[in-house]
Amino acid sequence: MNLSDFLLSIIAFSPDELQDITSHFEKENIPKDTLLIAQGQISKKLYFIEKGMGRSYYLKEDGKEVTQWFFGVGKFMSSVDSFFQQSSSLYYLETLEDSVIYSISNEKMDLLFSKYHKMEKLGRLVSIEMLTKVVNKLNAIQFQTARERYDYMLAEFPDISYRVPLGHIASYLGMTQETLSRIRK
Amino acid sequence: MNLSDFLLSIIAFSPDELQDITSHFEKENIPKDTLLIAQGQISKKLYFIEKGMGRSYYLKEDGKEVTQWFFGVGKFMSSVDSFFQQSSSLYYLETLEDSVIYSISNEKMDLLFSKYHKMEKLGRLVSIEMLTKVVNKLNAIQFQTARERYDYMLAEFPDISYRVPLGHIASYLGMTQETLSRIRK
DNA sequence: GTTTTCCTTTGACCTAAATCAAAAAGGGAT
DNA sequence: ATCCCTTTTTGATTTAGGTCAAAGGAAAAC
Repeated sequence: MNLSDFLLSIIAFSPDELQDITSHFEKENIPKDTLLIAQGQISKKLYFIEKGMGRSYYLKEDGKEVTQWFFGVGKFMSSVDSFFQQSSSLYYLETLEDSVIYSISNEKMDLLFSKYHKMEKLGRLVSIEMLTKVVNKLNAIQFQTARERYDYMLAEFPDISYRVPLGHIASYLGMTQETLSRIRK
Repeated sequence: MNLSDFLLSIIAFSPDELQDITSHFEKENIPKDTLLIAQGQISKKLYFIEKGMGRSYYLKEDGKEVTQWFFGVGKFMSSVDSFFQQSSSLYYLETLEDSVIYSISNEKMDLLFSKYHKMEKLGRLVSIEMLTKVVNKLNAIQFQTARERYDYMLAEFPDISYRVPLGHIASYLGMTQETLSRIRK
């Protein structure tokens, strides 16, 4: 899914508006396993995934990675708090496959938000959608068993689940790789 | 904190705008333990808490309540997905104290979003703030021990934690009341 | 092809927190 | 003060899932 189609699927932008908005994004080919943001940095860019996939992860003191979110085709990818509040990121953000990505800076994004009421609305709608998804994950983690959490995962990220290493999925679901391996049988 | 002060703390509305916006809200006194939305209903209203507090909770099949969120003074309270996406609510929403609350319907809120670009921006900022808070809770639940989660709770809801029954807090933190009781010593 | 590296599975054991159950402590109402 | 009802604490036991360790498999590198 490309950027224009995605934007139009949410808000009825005019061709001119769409042209202006998309011109603020930069299209990039980013290879697999590229780090986009490191923990502690302030995220300068928001990414839209046209092709490929990414994940955000947290690095614990003991050196273990904990996947925080997966980002698939047709989604915005960022360290949300860092990008929108220009604060130091708690997470690393990386590509998991060779990807085609549209990126935009914080300044340009704010400019678009100010220029277009419709864009502001899009921002609100996308935020709410993300919010409900995070709440769903919270539910899964908070009051479901390991087995039920795996089912939630399959429903939320059907296409992603078989494309990434087991360990990434296990930590996303708040369990160990061993436990997930046993569950899958 | 009253509604006008809250709105002004986020966006510089003109006196006229502020007057128009707040006139769409209805001020109500709501007694303790009043149910505002039941599971399965579609949330018709968004609430702003001037005084008092509330919580949202999920009812499990075995009849146990699991607190999903606490809402304190100066915050918007709702079953987010239900209100903004007009879908059936997964949660109950109730007051935990006698409260003074401003409420607004979904239709009026949409009207304000359409009428004022600034209001749309406010909606986006509030959504993002909520999103980052939910992500913080997710972190606490996903990779912290019971003891650390309690500390997170004290930081996030300092004033609330000693005003509600232990069981509500325990379920909010994804642990049993017994465990929380043992931790507190 | 063979080797190296990474990823997944399996096994044995351990531990944090859940469950079950009952006692203790508060807090209103009368 | 006493009684009733709700909330919190304490104790004994169980369990889901974690940890540690090693063996298979699969895919990339040589």
